[in-house]
Amino acid sequence: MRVRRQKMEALRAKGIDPFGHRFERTHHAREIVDGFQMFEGNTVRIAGRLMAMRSHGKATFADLLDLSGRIQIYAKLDQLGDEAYELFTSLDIGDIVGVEGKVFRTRRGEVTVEITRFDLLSKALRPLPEKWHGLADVDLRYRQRYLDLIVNPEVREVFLKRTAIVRAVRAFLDSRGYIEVETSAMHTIPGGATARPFITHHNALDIDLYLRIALELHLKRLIVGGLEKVYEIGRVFRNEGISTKHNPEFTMLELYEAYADYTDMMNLAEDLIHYVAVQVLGQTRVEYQGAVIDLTPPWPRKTMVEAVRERTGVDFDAIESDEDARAAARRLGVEIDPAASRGKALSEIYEELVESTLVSPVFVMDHPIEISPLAKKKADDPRYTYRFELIMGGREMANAFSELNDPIDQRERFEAQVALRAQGDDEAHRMDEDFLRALEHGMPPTGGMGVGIDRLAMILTNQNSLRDVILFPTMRPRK
RNA sequence: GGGCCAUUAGCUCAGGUGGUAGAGCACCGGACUUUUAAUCCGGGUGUCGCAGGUUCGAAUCCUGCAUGGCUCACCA
Repeated sequence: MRVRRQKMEALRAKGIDPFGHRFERTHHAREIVDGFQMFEGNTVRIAGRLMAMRSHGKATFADLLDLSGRIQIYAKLDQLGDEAYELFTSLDIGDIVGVEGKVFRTRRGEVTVEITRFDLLSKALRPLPEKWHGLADVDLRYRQRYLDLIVNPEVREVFLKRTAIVRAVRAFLDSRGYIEVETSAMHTIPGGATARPFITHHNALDIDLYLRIALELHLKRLIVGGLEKVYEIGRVFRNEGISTKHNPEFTMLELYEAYADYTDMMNLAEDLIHYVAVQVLGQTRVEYQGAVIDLTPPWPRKTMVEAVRERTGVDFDAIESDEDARAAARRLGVEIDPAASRGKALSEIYEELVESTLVSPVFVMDHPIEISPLAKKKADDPRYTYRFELIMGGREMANAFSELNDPIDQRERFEAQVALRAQGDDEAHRMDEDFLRALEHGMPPTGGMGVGIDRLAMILTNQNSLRDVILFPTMRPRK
């Protein structure tokens, strides 16, 4: 680093600005390499970061990296003259240069740009990580993601794919007539999910505000307002543990459609994810951590009771009391709160023993009412709700229901949650009078769905850690 | 939060049983006009994560702490 600073000073002394200005490019590296026949002998202007230098005395090869990839450049003393050639050889790996030159192919067959002139656009004062092994230390990869992106090309691919996924989701929903909206990220009452919120403070109003834990309740207000089909792709914040599967801030898609129900949402989920896979991957079979997941619709639909019965042999249709349900859980080795209700026991068994075994996409439907305070209860069996979770790769990808639009029922559900909160469940939902008022104005029957964008990106890019699909995952500050 | 593991040069890593720190890449100097993990010659650039302890002597053994990873728990 000391040496690089000296080089920088030397450049300044010669009247060369080591941090240059705009450089007009004609092409990206990839275009030239792929379309060599069209470019041979032509003059092109490219720019990027020097990734390798191979000096041979009076001729020097280097690799230039831009967004599209790498291309070899070639500096020759005869062509550049003494001064410019010496300047070129004094460049460091990591420096950002703009190059003008002629396209040719070397003896070894490599498409190369022979430099006729070049500009130093930015001096790199710090060295890049090792060229062959790249950057392996995960801590450094996440803290200095820019280095990860420069040095590890597969990392860049993952994030470009993530962008393509989000773009495809938008294109799909837009084509279906959904209206994209932005709702507030700071809430006076955090609602729409069971999670601990982050708290912040507004000085002028002198009130605490919460970063949103879900998008749900505000989007439903827009359904009340007659927007009929809305969606939002937005960051939500949950003040909980950090792991390879959890980041305090993550990206949710939520969408709501008036006059629809959860069966419509199942169809939509199939169409959406199928569309995204085809757009981004060009296929519907994805390899995920050694398993192959076939995304070709339709996907099986089974109730949670059926899923538990298939996996464990325990038939909740034959279980009536809370006590029998808890006993069933204990027989299966599932730890259970001695006060747990029948529905709670069912969902505990499902989550503990069943969910992680579901690799191919499957809709698990009809969740117990106790764990579904925003879903409409089933007309033929009020112990359950019109709800489903889409599971693939053993993990929840989407959560949807026929939305509860009965304000009386909704108030009772909130009251039940508030009672849980009073018993110490600090993740239970809170009473939200403002939302209830909206429902009291009348919300049409509505189907709604939430999709974890990060998890979808994990599946479609075959990444095992959420941090590998989030550019800047939450880290402890470095000391 | 529990358990296990890791932390040594800019990066990737090696350093049985305690004896004063090494390699490759990168970097610096030299040779080389079609190389490509270029090659050849010469050069080691370090708070061995931090703080204590044991010892004549600690990268190495012990304790605590910090950061990260895996995993369990929690968290839909």
